[in-house]
Amino acid sequence: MLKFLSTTTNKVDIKGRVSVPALFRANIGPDGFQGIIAYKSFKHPCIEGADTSFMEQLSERIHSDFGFFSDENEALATVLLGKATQMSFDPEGRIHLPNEYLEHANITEAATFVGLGNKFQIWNPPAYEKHYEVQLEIAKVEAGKLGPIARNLSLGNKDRG
Amino acid sequence: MLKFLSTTTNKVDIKGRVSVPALFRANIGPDGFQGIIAYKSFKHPCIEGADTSFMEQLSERIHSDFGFFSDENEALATVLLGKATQMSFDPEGRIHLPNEYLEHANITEAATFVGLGNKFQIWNPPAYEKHYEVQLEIAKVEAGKLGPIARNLSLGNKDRG
DNA sequence: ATGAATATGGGATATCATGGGATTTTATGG
DNA sequence: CCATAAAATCCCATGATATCCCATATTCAT
Repeated sequence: MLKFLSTTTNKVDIKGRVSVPALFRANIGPDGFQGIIAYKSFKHPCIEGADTSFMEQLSERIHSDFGFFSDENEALATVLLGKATQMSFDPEGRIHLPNEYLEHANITEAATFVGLGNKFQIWNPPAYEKHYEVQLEIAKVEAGKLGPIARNLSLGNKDRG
Repeated sequence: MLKFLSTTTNKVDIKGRVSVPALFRANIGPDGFQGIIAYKSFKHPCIEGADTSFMEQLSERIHSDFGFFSDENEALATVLLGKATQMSFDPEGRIHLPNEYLEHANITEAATFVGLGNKFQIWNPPAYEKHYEVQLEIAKVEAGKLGPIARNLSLGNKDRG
């Protein structure tokens, strides 16, 4: 599930267009819908995006009888599927962010794309910087629960340097 | 889990390219993504690298140990997956280090690759020398607290035959 | 020593992000 | 059903950067 990795900041032009990072596009592949699925995050002032397979996965889990989702997650998934918008790539690999989305995320002249594995987020760059600091503190606490692989990453404090 | 062993120093050319040591490349194998996943060390002024399986394990742990939409899941993904970058091999087995990475590690004309088993580090060569000395001193002290097996490793105390 | 694998250098080429004019589509009012 | 403005999309151009491709040097194992 390593579709979306890394963080990039791209410009948003006067028409509301942004380039989706090439590495993200590469993992969407040449088949199927050429674009992303986006929705306004419930938790944060940011946009969340994914490819169609992520949405299909959500849909399958909701409709399966095997209870992959808790009641809360099922509610979330249902609302997401209802609110999600398809945004196609233009020939240059850009998407168009409607005003509603720009306003929700306070995005004006630039946007930061953050890869989260199976999905990604789109932030106002300074807002992302603040958000990251908070996430890092949470991650430091949680990393220990992931066993040796993540402990290995040494999320603790820097040494003299 | 001994994919990456030994220490090698290679040149970094004016374009920011470095050869990944052949022994490291050999352990990445011909299947899957031809390159490495790198991130700026959270602890040291160096770059850390691994193959995709390392990151996939991490990603799976993150997604399976926490709920699909949980705060913990998101924080870890933001910090660990958001900060990781894919770096593909060119036909000669080199990777391209972006400026952001070169600056973090103070790398200019050469880079030292240090194997650490399932991952490796990339250092500015003099910085690595200093780092190594410090690690060695810590290791000597720690070895004394361990049993005879570790003491037999003779970590540089040559005054006692 | 000798050949093979590895590392390095640099010119040519391709890709990416970006900007802007032109054209098409969509929504709205007549 | 058409006219019109607004919005979205296409198409092309540009610089910066990354990648390819081939030539050469270096290292390593036998």
